[in-house]
Amino acid sequence: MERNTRQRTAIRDALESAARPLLPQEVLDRAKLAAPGVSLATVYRNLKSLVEDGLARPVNLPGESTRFERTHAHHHHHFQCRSCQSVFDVHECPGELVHLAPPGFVVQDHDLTLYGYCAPCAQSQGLQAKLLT
Amino acid sequence: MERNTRQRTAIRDALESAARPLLPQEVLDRAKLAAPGVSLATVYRNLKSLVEDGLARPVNLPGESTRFERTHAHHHHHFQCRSCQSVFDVHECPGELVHLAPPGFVVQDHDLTLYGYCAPCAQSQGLQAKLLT
DNA sequence: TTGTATGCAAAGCGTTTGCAGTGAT
DNA sequence: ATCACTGCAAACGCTTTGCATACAA
Repeated sequence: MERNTRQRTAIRDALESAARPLLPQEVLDRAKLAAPGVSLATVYRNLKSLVEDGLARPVNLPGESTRFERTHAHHHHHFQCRSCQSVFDVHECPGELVHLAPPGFVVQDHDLTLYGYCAPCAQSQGLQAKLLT
Repeated sequence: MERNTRQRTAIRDALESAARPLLPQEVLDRAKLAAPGVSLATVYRNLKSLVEDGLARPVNLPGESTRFERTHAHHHHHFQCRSCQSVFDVHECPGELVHLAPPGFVVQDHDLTLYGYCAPCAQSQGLQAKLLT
């Protein structure tokens, strides 16, 4: 049976209260506020069990280490800012991706990551919303 | 100045003759055929310089370690088979992704990865080309 | 009391780097 | 003869795991 420890609660709350996917180290930093002394190993173990229970989801961005977010009901993607490195949710999806693969290939799923500048960074750098692909 | 060593040639040829992005270990395996004794460290060093020279490109799939492919002229994406784990090029692109991001965000670039079964694996497992997103 | 969860430290794994020796120019 | 390149092994950063202890049930 699963037990409700101070650490587990702190870790779950850290994900719950975050508006964006967190790195394990970020989860640790936040969990320490409620459970001082919690270890990184415990964070990893709990993230793993949260994922297994469907309460959290791993977010793998190309070339980055795995982040975690609380499970959202809907299909979505991510946007990473090239200035502040933060990751944001993107709720739209282009869809119709099945036809992109070569004939005979079975497409089940996809990951899409957008790169550029988030609104705050774009503004502070005086960037226009250039329309590149 | 850069020197043409047996190892460098073998590594470049390994990428050149591959039809898909290779893991560093796969590059090593192939390079060893032409340059026995070549080390993994040398593979990494040469991959790095090939990327700097624009002759190779890193391919980062979510949750996978970095693969490398010879530089293609055109924009493309990748498909990973859930059965054999191989990665294939997908030459189509949905485009029009700029509009997916929230207002104020500047979208410069994107990565798209499709998942499913490649034609050989789908056939050997009797899968139909189901039309899931 | 029982046994899961935890903290610590060590081990893994992929990648990078320091160093002395090798070899292309 | 230079000095960039190489192989080896150690170092690294992130993640996982073994083990004895702590604590929820």
